[in-house]
Amino acid sequence: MEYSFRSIEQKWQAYWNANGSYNVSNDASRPKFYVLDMFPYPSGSGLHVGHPLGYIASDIFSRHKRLKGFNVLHPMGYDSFGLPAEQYAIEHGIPPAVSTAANIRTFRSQLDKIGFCYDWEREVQTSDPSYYKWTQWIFLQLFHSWFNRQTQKTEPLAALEAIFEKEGNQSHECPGDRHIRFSAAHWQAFSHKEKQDILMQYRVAYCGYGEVNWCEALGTVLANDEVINGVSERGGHPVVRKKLRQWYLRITEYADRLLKGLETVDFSDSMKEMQTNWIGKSSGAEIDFKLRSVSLDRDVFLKVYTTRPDTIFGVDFMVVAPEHALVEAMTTPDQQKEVDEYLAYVNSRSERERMAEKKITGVFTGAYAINPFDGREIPVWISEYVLAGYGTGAIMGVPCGDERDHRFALNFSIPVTNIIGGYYNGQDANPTKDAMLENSGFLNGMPMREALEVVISKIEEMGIGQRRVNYKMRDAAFSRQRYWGEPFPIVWKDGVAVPLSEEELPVLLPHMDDLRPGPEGEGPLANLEEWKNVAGGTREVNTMPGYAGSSWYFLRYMDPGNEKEFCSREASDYWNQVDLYIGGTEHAVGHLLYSRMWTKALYDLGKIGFDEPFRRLVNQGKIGGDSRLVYRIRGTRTFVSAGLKDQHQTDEIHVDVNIVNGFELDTDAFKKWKPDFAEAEFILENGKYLCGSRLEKMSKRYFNVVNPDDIVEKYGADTFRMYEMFLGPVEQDKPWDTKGIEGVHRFLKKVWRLFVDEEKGKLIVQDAQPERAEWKALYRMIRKVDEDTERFSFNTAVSAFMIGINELSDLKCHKRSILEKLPVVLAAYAPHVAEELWQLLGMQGSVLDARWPAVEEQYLVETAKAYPIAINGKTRAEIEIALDATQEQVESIVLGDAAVQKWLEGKTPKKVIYVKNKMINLVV
RNA sequence: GCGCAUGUGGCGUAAUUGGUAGCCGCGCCAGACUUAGGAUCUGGUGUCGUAAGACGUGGGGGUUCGAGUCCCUCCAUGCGCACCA
Repeated sequence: MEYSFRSIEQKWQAYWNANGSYNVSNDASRPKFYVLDMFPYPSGSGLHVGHPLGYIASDIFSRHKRLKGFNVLHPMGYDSFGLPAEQYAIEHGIPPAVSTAANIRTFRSQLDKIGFCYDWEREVQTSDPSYYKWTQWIFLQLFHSWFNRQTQKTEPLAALEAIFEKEGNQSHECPGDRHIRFSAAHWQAFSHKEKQDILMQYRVAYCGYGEVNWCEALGTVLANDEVINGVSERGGHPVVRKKLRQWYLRITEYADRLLKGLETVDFSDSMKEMQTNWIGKSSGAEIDFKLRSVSLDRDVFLKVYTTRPDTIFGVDFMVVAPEHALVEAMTTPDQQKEVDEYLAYVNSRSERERMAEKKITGVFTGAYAINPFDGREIPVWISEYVLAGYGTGAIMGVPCGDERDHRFALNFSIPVTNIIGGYYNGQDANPTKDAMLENSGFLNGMPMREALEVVISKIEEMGIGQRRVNYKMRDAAFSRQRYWGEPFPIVWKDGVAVPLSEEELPVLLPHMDDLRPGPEGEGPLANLEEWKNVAGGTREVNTMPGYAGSSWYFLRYMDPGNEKEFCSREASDYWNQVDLYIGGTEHAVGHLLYSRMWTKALYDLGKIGFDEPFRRLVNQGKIGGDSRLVYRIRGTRTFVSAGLKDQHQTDEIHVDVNIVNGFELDTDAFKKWKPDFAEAEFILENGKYLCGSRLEKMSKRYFNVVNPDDIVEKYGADTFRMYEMFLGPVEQDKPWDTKGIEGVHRFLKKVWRLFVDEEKGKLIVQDAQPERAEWKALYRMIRKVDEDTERFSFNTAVSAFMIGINELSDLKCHKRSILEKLPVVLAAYAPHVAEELWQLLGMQGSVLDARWPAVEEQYLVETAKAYPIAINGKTRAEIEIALDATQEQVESIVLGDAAVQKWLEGKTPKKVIYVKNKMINLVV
């Protein structure tokens, strides 16, 4: 009766399934714990061994909490809308709904083999109408809301309309366009359409024209976080700026809330840092400079944004973005030709080129700005390094204090004014805030930090500017010109977006066979006239982006079958925040920010009772692939072993890791691998063909993908689970190496042999009373596993298991009172074998319903310790001394010791340092 | 360039607070049992040295009775941001 993991695992997976062992109820009488994995996008390639790392960690944690008496919610689902399924449909003619369903089946079967404790009755799929009905519903809540800056809260739009009736918008600046100002009388006089257009500028979910990231190859708009270095995150296609009518989420209004909320959650520093950077809050001032140009016949002011108003006397030039509104008006006739040429040059360059080569370019407009404090005339330049979309699209150039400004001044021979004295060396700009100002008029001799405030007050007093906070974050583009996403619950009537009522939801995504884009940059739905045209208007033909469904899925798990609400308040009050969220860092600024914003909006509107969704976030590391390489001598079909490759000119070829044992290539398998290699010949070293290796992403194209199914088949799910944990800290990136798995597998066999005599094929459980050493080994293990699991140190917990089982094996312990605690302790890590052992011991029911064993402290108390005795910090001896010994007792014992005396060579120690339970150090 | 991590045996790693560096596992070496071993078990395994011992946590410096752990500095790797005024 050996450890036959295959039949054991099948048996218990069937049992759990049949008994609904993992179904959890909203049982408010028990303390809850909510453990969530970032749900996967069901891609066509299925899972590789890297994907389950976080799932295993969360599964262990869930099971652990369950054993500790918590009612644990641990659900799983699929983020099943998205671009790849649509691309796949276009390329292979398989409808997204069909390929997605097939992919989900693959995922499910892979997940099931690993023995996760998901409550599948709560599964959600974002592409399911019963789910996206509520995504559309939340969209409507956001559409019907505005963000009140005074209360810093999302509020119903109806309240804003009432305010407009009474007092216009004087106390609520328009977030869409701050130049929109109107009185109550104006408001009352506006037409329906005019009112709707203004309200649109306030809505949290709004439609507007804006520069968007347009990806021609994908035929759609992308959010900022979906664009990496000027190309699309998916597919790496070029992305250009384009002005289009788009839906947006007014996430910028939530910037401060999102920043503050970070203080209340337990995310890693780097995660918080990434979000903080993305939000990019900076505070400074906007300052108006009067312009002087022969082209201007009236007073025109150039508004710049600066974080350093204290350096205003150091301004030697102004720079505006090429797209700046004043460029045309202020350019003087004699500079016109040069400016036109420069603008043409800028237009010819893609976003990518602009970012890739950081050349210093620019052109003088011929206009001057007047420094309001000393009347200096400052030349106004145009340069592409100033971005139209940030601040005011215009900056004041202070070369002595800003590196880019300094390079610009040098490049165009603009004289540099030094306002920071010795802090500026004439070579490099110095962005210090510590200097005392010089050459700075009324600020002379003032520390910069102080001047900052003084200047802001002064310009506000003079009415030429004001304090201003800016964010790098832009409003999030919320529409996609795609098919495979949630349709908007919006019908356009006479240019007004009319929301559907809740009764009309869901707006079903119609079936389409041909997913070609529609006319004028519209999505495929635009081609479906019979769907698009409704009484009195046309449906919105864009669909929502991938992050729509994932922004609230954690709420749906709490109340998945609810047909009347997205989630009942009762359910969300009980389950509350996600206590532990495990997922990758790639969602740092996308999904996490959006779901945090949605949570805040729903909270403000009273739909849920908490305003941060995730109490604690743990980022699992990525498991990389360990690729294997072979070397073909150029122009031949001869392959040379890695150690000899330098003697030839070779080309490196990735080889399937599954036909390599360690580094040794299975040459026969290699010949059969691809027809190209059937005639391969080999130059061996020591009779073997050795491959090279490289750590890189686990990916099909490197042939280094390891499928968890294969590992589970060979070693079992319990081994696989423990091995993934044993690999190292969960948060760390690491390469996959199948070899080490043997050790964990041996460990489980060793556990098995504590219970079962494999030769005789029977249980060897004895009823005798355990010795103290046996209890001690057991309880030490239990305590360590408990502590380590609680602090997500799963690798050391596995190690603690090994130590404990090694000790019990060495003690030949087969005693029932010890053994009956083992399955419980093991249940979170190796749930299948734990169930089997539990049953072998004759226990009733499932080990899942057992309770974590209490540690009996009496077996862990020590009375003495073998102290290391160091002399001048070097360990020289070891003496067993009672733990309650006093300093005097210790000194006399130690000084009386022969070995110590030998090392002291007759000298008397100046000092005896005795740290209880740690060590003893003699200073000579 | 800026920010955040991380550097420990041949390899993955351990050392919750400054207190015996190298736990656990892989690999390797030797042995046992075997017709056989890619099974199992036992012992060994940081480096140098026959030994006593010395050295040893990326390099250099410092604080301390004592540093992998704290401080300074440099180097390397990974990740994030990157004309954000």
